[in-house]
Amino acid sequence: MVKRTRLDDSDCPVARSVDTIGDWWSLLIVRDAFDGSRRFGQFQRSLGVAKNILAARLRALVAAGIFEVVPAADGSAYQEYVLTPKGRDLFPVIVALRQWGETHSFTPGEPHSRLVDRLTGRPLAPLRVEADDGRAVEPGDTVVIKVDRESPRAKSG
Amino acid sequence: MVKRTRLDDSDCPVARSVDTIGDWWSLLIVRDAFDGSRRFGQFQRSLGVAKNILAARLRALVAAGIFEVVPAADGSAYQEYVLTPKGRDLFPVIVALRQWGETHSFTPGEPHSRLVDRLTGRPLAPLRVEADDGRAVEPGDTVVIKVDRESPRAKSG
DNA sequence: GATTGCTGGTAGCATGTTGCAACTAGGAGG
DNA sequence: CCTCCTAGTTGCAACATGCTACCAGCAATC
Repeated sequence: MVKRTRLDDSDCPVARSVDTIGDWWSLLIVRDAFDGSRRFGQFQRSLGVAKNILAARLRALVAAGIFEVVPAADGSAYQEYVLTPKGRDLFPVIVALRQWGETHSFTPGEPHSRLVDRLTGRPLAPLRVEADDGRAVEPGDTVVIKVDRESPRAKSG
Repeated sequence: MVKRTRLDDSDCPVARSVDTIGDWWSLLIVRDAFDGSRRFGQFQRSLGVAKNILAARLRALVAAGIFEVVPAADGSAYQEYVLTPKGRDLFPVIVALRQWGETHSFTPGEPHSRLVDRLTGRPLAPLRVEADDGRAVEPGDTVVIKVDRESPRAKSG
């Protein structure tokens, strides 16, 4: 690329999200954070990523407000990377990717990791896209509109 | 990179998903497909992506079973790219990214596109991660386990 | 308190990937 | 038949990624 084509000025939220976290490692770093990783070395060993890449990604994720740097919890002079609320809000994204991968990228019976409810040990329910009244919504039931100026309340009912 | 670090043999479904669709353009192509794009030129104009990149991405997405190539619906001799069921299953991923982007990547009142229920014109409900009994689940309520050999029924359930 | 080891990074280099532009091949329309 | 449109492919330049080596600060040990 002459310049990786910035998408951060697109008016599509998907494009901006992809621009922020749409590279190979960022989502996996976030996934590891959900899984308990906090220290540079934890991410590095868990992901097997080169340290310069990890350092660059963490810097970008901190700059994007997804992680924040805090003093280490164990009293040492090191620092840790913890998810901000914005970062924690990526949980549905990770779960969606995980469920899609479980369904379509593994043969039945193939070993894989699984995200389960800590209380029951059972897998989570499949994510369900719903209208605001709870009806299940499929791709064809939706339409993309352009909101030129956010109106305080929905205009069409 | 010496070689973009394949993740397709990871035992984590998130990693495999990211390996398949985790580049800058694939998810946006899928998003456009949900939005009605079917032809090469439609994707190209809508995304502003270089044609060689688009061609490579579409090829990869077809190879991954996310798109399939079909004869054009308008009777012309050209072909079209339509989502397979596997591709349509990415809907929650797109919705999750869209909702995250709407929440965190736009200032209030900033113009943006929005995905709404075709029937009511109202935005969709926020995605909710739930346990299999319907309880809302947050990141801390979950744990990642390793499934070495898929058992036909849950063992601790 | 100097040395050794660990943690957390940076620097240099080779290579892969992206992107732009130019070019090509076949279909559509007049 | 000539021209434009669609759907790509190819070549080159720039940037990103990955590996390895290197470096700085903390920690524990002697």
